[in-house]
Amino acid sequence: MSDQIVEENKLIAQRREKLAAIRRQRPAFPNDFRRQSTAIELIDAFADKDKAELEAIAKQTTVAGRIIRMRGPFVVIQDGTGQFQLYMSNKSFSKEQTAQLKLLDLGDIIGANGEVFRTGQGELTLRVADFRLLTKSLRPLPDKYKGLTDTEMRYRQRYVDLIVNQDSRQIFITRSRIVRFIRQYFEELGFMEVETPMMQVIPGGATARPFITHHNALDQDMYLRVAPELFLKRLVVGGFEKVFELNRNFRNEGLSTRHNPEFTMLEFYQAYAVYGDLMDLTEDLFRKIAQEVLGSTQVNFQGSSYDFSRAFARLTVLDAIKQYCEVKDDSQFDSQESIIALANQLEVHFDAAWPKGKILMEIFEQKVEAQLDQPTFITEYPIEVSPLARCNDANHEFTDRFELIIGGRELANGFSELNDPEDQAERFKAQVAQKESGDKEAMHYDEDYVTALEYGMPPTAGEGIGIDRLVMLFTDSASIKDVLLFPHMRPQHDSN
RNA sequence: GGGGCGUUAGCUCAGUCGGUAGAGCAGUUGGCUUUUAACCAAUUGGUCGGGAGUUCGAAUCUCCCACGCCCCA
Repeated sequence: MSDQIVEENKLIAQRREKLAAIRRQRPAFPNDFRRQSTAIELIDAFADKDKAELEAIAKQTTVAGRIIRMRGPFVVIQDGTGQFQLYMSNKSFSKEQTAQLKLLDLGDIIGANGEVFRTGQGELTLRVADFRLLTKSLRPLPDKYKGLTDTEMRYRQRYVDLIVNQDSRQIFITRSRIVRFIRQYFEELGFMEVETPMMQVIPGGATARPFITHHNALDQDMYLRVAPELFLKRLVVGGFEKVFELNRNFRNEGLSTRHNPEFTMLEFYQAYAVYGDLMDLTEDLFRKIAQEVLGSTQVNFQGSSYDFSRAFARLTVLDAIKQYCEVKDDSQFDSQESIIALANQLEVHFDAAWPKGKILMEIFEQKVEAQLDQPTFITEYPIEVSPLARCNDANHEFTDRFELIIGGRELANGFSELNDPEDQAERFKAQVAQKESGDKEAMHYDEDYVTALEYGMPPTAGEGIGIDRLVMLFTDSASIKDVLLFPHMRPQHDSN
């Protein structure tokens, strides 16, 4: 093992030697340099000035950044705002400066001062009068042209990816803008942002397997939350009539291009609203996000094109199955037997012990969902798979619930909330029964939540929107890992 | 969980029929010094993901393992 530390790459060893030489001369990691200009500031100020105008202005300034390119006397640095070219000719440098120049490598972080000018090729450039190494980079950067393309390395060493891949950088800037916009959007509508427990004694709010952890002092197992839903609705009971939370959920399930064990969810609840109000809100929100981050309501995603200026299609679960599975006769939805027959006919995998609503949703998920490319609200979900949603007044087997599907993926899930405490107690009991018969995703009975409802929750509608998938949509990203700064990866173990 | 593909220099990639490892970039040395993937000359660099097997001989064929990507459940 110690051999590995001694056996270091030659390129790194060379840089360590340079660093050692610097250490002998002065503090090697100075922090007293102050920059006056960022790349974007200089570009904004002087992009429209020609060579002669710049000579007349003779702007003196200081800049700082990482060296990402060196071509002869031209050195390109990159700071938090962009890139800027420096002219560092040893023709105009002292012997000492020339010696310092030789110690510089790609990846080093330097500060420089000089005058802004335009080169023969027209590039805005800083003619460097003096410069200082601020941070030595000991590790070589990836290929200056191809960058870092190995997906595994890009995820594991995101910091390197962010240095060299501008498009990756842009995705996370867009992600930040989307999140900021959503906060602003809900605040303007009078919603209050809240934070509820991530560590819960009874995990609830979604059908999903939780992570288990342990509190030592209390000697108590705790769960990482699968959803904040039950706590947010307690707040509605408490009189906060419009609340939202934008935070992490944790689900103990497989990884895929659409699933990471921790993911970010927006949930919001509005008293005196119904699920249809939230569908309208969702359309408006998506339209405005598109306008904000893309400057257009036209969204291109993985070869498809969506027009968010138009209303989204609305279709019930049953109508969707009828339409996409060519079911002609409504009677096929009538009984457990007829639905099992339909599932078999469509070659859907399911467990015959499941309640019929769950088999119905299995048909939908396996045969319909992936085909729903254009934005579509699917409505009226079976009661068996919606233990927290209000029954439809006309048909008690279905709930006032919707999901938004775009590009074959679920982006949002919302419903009119179940605020009848007696009905809720029955639904929890049904979930517990399912859990006891082996369904690890079924919910626990949350007695305190029922108690809260017994105090009375106003009629309320609530919704969750998966932020990672939303960012995928607006950045045309194929994998959730592309929109997570540090996606979960299996550890690499030492192979010696 | 199942199937397919991948893993070769710091990075990006070649590697023929199984015959003993190659390029570009980066690095090093020198030249050039208003360039744009700068250029010119020379040059260093490898446990071919790990392990086992077949073979006179394995980056290459077989098996196992690890990690990643894609598809399916």
